[in-house]
Amino acid sequence: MQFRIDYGSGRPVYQQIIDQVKRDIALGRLEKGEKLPTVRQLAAQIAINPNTIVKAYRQLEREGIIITKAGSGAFVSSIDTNLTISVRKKIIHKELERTIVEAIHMQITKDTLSQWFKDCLEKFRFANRKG
Amino acid sequence: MQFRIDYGSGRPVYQQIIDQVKRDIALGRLEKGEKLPTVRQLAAQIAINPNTIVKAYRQLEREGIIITKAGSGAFVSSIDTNLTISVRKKIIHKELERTIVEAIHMQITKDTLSQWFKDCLEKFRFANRKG
Amino acid sequence: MQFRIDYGSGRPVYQQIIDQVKRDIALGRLEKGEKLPTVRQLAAQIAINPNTIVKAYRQLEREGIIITKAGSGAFVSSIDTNLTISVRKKIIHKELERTIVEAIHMQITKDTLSQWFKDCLEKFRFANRKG
Amino acid sequence: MQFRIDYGSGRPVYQQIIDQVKRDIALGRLEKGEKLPTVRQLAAQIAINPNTIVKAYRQLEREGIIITKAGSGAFVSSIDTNLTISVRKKIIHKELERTIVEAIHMQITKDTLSQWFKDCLEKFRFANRKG
DNA sequence: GTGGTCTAGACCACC
DNA sequence: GTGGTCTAGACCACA
Repeated sequence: MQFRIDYGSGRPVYQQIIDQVKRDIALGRLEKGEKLPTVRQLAAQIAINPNTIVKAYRQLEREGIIITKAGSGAFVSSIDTNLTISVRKKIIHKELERTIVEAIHMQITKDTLSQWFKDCLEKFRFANRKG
Repeated sequence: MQFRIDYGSGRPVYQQIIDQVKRDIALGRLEKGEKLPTVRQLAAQIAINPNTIVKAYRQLEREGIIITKAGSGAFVSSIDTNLTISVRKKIIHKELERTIVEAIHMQITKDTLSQWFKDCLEKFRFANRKG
Repeated sequence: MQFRIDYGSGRPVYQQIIDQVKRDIALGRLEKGEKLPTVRQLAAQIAINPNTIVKAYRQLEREGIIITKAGSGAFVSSIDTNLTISVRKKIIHKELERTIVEAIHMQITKDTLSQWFKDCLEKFRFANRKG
Repeated sequence: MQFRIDYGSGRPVYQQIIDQVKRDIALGRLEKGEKLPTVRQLAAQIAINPNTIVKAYRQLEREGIIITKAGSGAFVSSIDTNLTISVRKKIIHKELERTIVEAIHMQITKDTLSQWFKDCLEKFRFANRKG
């Protein structure tokens, strides 16, 4: 797995690690059961403090996205969520709206934005049906 | 203009003010040339320190979204951007991808997400064409 | 890095800090990746409030000139700009014109001014070509 | 004389008026002895507070650029300065340097900047010789 | 230890 | 009256 940290983004490093793990799973690059790099490996690879990796992995585990087994490492779990549909809708709507607002202030037209959204969708691997 | 601060969100107060001004403009609730509340008014209204408002207004001005005139107040500017189209595309793509990744981890189907996106789009007021 | 604040100039302190960082980079005294003094160090060194430094560094970061990493400090970024060439031309022309107007009112001849301009140019380190 | 105020520039209104009077003189649009608009006229024309005009005219008079005669108005004086050459050099150098630093951070090449400077010079009317 | 946010309150420039 | 700057000092997130 290849990690790239963008220090200019303002986004915390640990958050960027979480983002990338989630993204790779959504892209199908990381499959269920697959092993993640160890904390030490990853810390060496991207040259950051190991505590930062620990923080990222801990949060990924809290979200149910990975499972860490003492002594053997961290593994991708199956995608699941305990959030109600209304909560999920609220969260996603909020994010979509924020992006749309940004786009409007960048003078992007509705059509262009819709096209970009479609382009992005194509890249990811959705489940066919819930459950 | 009605402001609501969510102290539980973790998002800085000044950032929430920025978000809401941008959102109201994108919704068409705030028109070009319209006057924003004064720093002192707004600080009193939402019971926070005036400096926090100043910070929000300053950043909005730097982004070209409002114009502040010392002695008379802050006003909505016309929407404009200096960013090249490739930069804009990059930023928006990144945001869209992040939302899509979140949605996948919440087991939301492609169709549902597309529908939510359409629903959100309807609420906002896009420019027909740049120029 | 040596900072000098001129309290008689009327120019805000935070702005003078920004000016000096930009100037040192343009002079080649500060290289990409180099670490700036910490907020607290600099505040102590020039005997001003740390928040004033924070303000300066924040704006430098927004302009893409430095990158701040929470927990490790502020670093010189690579020079880059998102502005379109026409916007850049407009800004620089305006500044040049203002200086020329000043010079004329000071009865400086065209030749003298041209010479001064050349002299100034020599001091700075320009990129050879964009890209 | 045509005045245009840019409220988005951050430059104080009274300063912009000063800038424009000086610029028009340097361009040769305003000749020695020519009458400036009255305070009331100008205040009405650009829709601002008359006190702002008064402040601008007062500073122009202090700089010896205009002469106001009670009851008859303000007139362009002859260009003159009481600054020593070394002071003038210092002021202009500082302005030139600031512009060059900006240009470098905008990734403008030395050649382009030199060309822009020449282009600007052509627009103005310099005295042939001091004295 | 680093920078980031917010508060409380002073003083100043601008209109 | 308006916003802009600076100070002093608290608390928090990040690495």
